[in-house]
Amino acid sequence: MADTVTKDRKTQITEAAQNMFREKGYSATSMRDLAARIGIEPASLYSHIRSKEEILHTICFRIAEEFFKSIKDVTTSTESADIKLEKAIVSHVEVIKNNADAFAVFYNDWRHLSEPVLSEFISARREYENIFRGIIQEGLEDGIFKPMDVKFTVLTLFSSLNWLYHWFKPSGKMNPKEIGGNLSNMILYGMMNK
Amino acid sequence: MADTVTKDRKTQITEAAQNMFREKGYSATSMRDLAARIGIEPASLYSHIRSKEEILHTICFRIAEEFFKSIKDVTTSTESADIKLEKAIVSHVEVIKNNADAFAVFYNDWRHLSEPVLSEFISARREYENIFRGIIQEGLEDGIFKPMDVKFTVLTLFSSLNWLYHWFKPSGKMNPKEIGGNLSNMILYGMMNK
DNA sequence: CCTACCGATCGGTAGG
DNA sequence: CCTACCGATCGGTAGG
Repeated sequence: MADTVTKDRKTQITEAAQNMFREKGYSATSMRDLAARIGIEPASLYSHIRSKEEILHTICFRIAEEFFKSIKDVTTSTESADIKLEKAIVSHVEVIKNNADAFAVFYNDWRHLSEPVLSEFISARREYENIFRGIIQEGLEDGIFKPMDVKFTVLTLFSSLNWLYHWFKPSGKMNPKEIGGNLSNMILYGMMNK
Repeated sequence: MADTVTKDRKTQITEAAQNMFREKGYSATSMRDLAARIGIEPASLYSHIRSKEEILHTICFRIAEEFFKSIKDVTTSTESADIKLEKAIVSHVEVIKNNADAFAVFYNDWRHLSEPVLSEFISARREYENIFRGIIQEGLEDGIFKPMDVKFTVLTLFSSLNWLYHWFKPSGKMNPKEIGGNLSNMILYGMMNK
């Protein structure tokens, strides 16, 4: 019981931070706010974390990792590009759904990371985007997709996926498979040759 | 010459703020940073503005106004829903293109507005979104668009429009009509019946 | 538009 | 995990 019910302090700090950063933004959330939410003194936070930015770092890179993990099956698959793309979209939506608060922080506050971590973050994100670029490129070469600008399309695709965190409430029972399916349908229809 | 070359201080402050808020976010930009950029003492800012939030207020509501102005022709038009939607999209993209910095602030930092202005902002935004909802609803009833969830579709639509500010550089000569056309093509193709 | 300055709050440390 | 506290910085005002 202890293990599942009593979260360790560090987890507790991170989860409270995810929620507060999402609500007010990283810069506008103070360590005092955060400590108060947890019910300890501000200075006590530093027994568990090194700095405010470390929390942001933890959140951003954990989500990045989730994205890579979730898309792994797709990258090794040999299916056609449209099927792969749909699967990649559903995976992406699933990560957002399962980490709505953390994703919001990842999405909105990553720029408050400082170097060298910032560059690391940016290149991880680019790497992830490249997986999608690759799928689209492949579909283009196979003639499955109409001619289009890949970079532009990928960014449009992500932008229509990434707002979804507004939609998912922790209590919500919306189905990522359904939403991802609808979304990729809406997108693929405009992208499929015929 | 004086009128066009020498901007009054208030304009200068607002423009510098748009750029800095966009770059670092509203909360992370200090009035001292802002004053330094302009080359005056921090206290001197207050001869021209009442508060930091007033600047944010000015930016956000000016952009809101631009959006309403730009879509006016569309709302009074009697064309079919798909044509109206495309025009609305192009107008929207045009506003973003002509106000990239200010739009970024409008889009990312509106939540730092405080009441009662915050509620006013939210309802203005809803009103604008309702114009798009209306067009889609109409196209739905006319059978031009496939059956779909209007609210979901409008949000997806906006999300794929609103990331465009990352794209537009002040020096850039990208054509909003082209981009808006492409985008609405990509979207409409998935939305048109057949 | 400046000098001088306010009280509040910031992230964080020392030392226990 | 707390008390006590640091220097830095915040938005903003008084008064000229």
